[in-house]
Formats: sequence, structure tokens, C-alpha cells
Amino acid sequence: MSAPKLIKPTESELEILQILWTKGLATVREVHEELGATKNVGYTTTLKLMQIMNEKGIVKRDDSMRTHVYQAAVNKEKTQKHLLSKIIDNLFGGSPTQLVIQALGDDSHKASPEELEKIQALLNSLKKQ
Amino acid sequence: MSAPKLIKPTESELEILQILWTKGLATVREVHEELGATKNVGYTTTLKLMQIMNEKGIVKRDDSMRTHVYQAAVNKEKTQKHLLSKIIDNLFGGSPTQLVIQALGDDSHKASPEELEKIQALLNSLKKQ
DNA sequence: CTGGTAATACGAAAATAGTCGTATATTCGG
DNA sequence: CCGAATATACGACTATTTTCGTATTACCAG
Repeated sequence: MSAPKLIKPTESELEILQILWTKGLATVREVHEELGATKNVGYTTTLKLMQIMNEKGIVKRDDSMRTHVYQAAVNKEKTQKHLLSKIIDNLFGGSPTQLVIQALGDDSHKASPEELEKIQALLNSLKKQ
Repeated sequence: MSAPKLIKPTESELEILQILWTKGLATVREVHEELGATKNVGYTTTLKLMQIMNEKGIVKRDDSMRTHVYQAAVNKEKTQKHLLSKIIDNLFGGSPTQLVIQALGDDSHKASPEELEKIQALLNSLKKQ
């Protein structure tokens, strides 16, 4: 079972994916400990989750060693795009503009001037079409 | 039980909320029929969902008539902002810019020139700070 | 070798979400 | 008044997600 066409990770799975996307390779223990920063669940819970994700094809693992090494099997940008698309439909009635406006206006996640420039650049290229 | 501090509507609840946000007031049947455009579930399913939402305080209803009339009890923008904030953390590692970039690049939800102008306007006002 | 630590496997409980059937009540046309 | 249509209430079944206990196996320090 390789990478599935339609990926719909659950919330917990997303937390794990984020860690894997950042670290590249990681053991269950490493993931578990990083999770511990925000969450508090048992080790076997994390383990089980990652085993399930492996079955679903969301992650891959190298089990040639006693301590298995995991990595994400789904592309970060693709996954983000896919889920975002759902959210645009579910939460913003299909309007990405509304989403962008809310996101830029989110006081708890302010964008820096450099980031605003990035968005400006993208906006410029979109306008040229 | 009035409007709860932390609102976390499920997917189905979000679909119903969207309809209520648009219509303002609506009966179960009206919501159900609008839902029927994209989904296909039994009437009592929609009813039950809305009853549960009422218990949770997500919607309010006027049951002085035989046919109850519902309305959203949570603010649209607040809810969007709240959920978006979670998504920024869960899916984009806390970076709203990444989210905006992905959203604007979503081919299945293209933004019109007018919408791009709106975003430009917002961007301009953000840059002035 | 042996006991303690750490790893995976696995089953199953607990929590959450979604679905619908059936009972019952109300309304209304004829 | 009667029956069909339409409402709500409510329980229960299914599926999915999250959680963890327990068993088993591997590794290592002494």
C-alpha cells in the first residue's frame, strides 16, 4: 500500500506529520518526545498512531533495525493544498479570498514585512494573468 | 447553555452553519433541502444534527411554533478566525504566510481580478504598519 | 548468563461523529 | 372527523479516532 490518492490525515496524524516534515527521519521516541511539548499521551499511543499511519501509507518506515525509523510518505505542499481546498469549501463557501483576508487579519499570527513582500510578489504574478 | 467559549464544529456542523450564516433564519427542512444539493442524507439526520448543535449552543432556535426556526449562535468571522488559527498551527507550522501562498495558488479555487484587488488593498494597509 | 530497560505488536476500551428507524404529535384538506 | 403529510424526540447502530494495557522480543550492563 503506497501513498494514497486521497489523503485525509486526522488531527493527531497531522501533528505527527508536521514533526516528520521537519525532521525528515525520526523514531517513534523522537516523535513522541516532541509531541510531549504540547500534548501528553502515552508512548504506545504515539506508536500505535504511527503504525496506523504506516498501514494507511501516510508514512514509510525502515524496520531493518530494531528501532524503526519513520518518514513522511505524503508531500507536504500537496497535503496542505488538498486540505486547504476542503477548508475553503467548508468554512469559506468556496472563496479563497475570504480565507486570505481572515488569515492576514489574524492578530495571533502576524505576518512580518518580509512575508508581506512574498505575498505581494505572488499577487503580482497572479495579476498578470 | 449559551454560546460556548471554544467552538469546534464538526464537518457536518460546519455545513449547516454555512447555510444558517447565509440565510439568517431557517427551518430544518430548508437547511435539509439546501444540504441536499451536495449531500444525500435522511431528513432525521439533519434534524438530529441541528438538535445537537442546539444543545451545544452552536445554534439557537425558536420553538414557539410547531416548526422550529433556527439561527446560528456563533459569529461567522470569529468562528472562521478561530478555526483558521488552529489550521495555521496544525498544518502550516504557525505561518499564515505559507497558508496564504498555498491558498492563492489553489487552482481549483481561482481568485478573480476583483478579488485580487481586495487582497491588494488589505495588503497595502498592512504594509503601512 | 541474567535482570532491567526499551522496542514493537496487538487487542480492545473509550470517545466522537454520523446515520437512521420508529414513535408520537400536529396540521390541514376534504 | 379522518387520514395523509409533516414535525420533533429519541434511542440505537455504525464507523472512525484516540487511548492505553499487556505480551513479547531484543539489547545491554554487570
